[in-house]
Amino acid sequence: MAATDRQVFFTKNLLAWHAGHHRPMPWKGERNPYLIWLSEIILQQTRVEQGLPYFERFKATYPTVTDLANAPEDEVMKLWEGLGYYSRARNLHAAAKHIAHDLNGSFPATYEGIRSLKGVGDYTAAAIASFAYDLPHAVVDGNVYRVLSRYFGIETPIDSTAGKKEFAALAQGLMEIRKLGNWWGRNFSISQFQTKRLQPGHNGLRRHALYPGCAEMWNLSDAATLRSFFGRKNGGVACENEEAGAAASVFQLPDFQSGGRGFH
DNA sequence: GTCCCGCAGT
DNA sequence: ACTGCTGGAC
Repeated sequence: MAATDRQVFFTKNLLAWHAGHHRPMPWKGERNPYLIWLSEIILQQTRVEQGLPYFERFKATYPTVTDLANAPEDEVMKLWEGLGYYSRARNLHAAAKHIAHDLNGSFPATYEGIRSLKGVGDYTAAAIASFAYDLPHAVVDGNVYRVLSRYFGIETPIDSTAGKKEFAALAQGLMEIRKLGNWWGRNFSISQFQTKRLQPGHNGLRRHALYPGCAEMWNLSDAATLRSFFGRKNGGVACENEEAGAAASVFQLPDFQSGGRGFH
């Protein structure tokens, strides 16, 4: 399926935006699949501010997947205390033991292998596959739903099977637009973009509130409509005073070579 | 009190 | 296809 101009435009501008908006996080640029897995499990259903100290503690206490596998269950649960959704911790520990005992301590390096781990669903498998191994799997989480529904004007409810399919297909299509960057760079960008620009507290996901002016953004040469999505304070969407630089750079964005290591 | 939105169990 | 899971922000 060929990408539309709008899809190419979106991808280019997203990457340009991300290049100018680094949000430093301990796992950004991380290539260790164990640490990526750990951070993704902690971040399921959990905000970065809440999960960050837990990630640091787990990383310090269990530097490798074998360390985690060898830890007693009650110690792992104790370290998880306060994060909620305790089945995540039980699955994390069970999967660590599986990797240590059945896979010689080496983390699975294929999407299917990662996806088969306890507690790892489509989203987490795609995140680990692309961030650790640069495999072309699109991450489709709540952040991605929010960004795509607004930019592409999709109103299909994401809590329906049809909606999940539609968003997954669109996200994967965006991944496959070539020569615009690498897979994990693109995945990272879209998630970060939401974090900065479209916060759930301002536009409820269930309501599928489209970004104001979304319908008018089909004019791809209009810098003002571009800014309305990628920068300007508008319609209750949380923004900071950083739109000028981002908006100025988007039209000069060169195509990146795929397979590179941009966007740290 | 409502909302959050990834995964697993059913 | 539908539901429960935790704690925290609002």
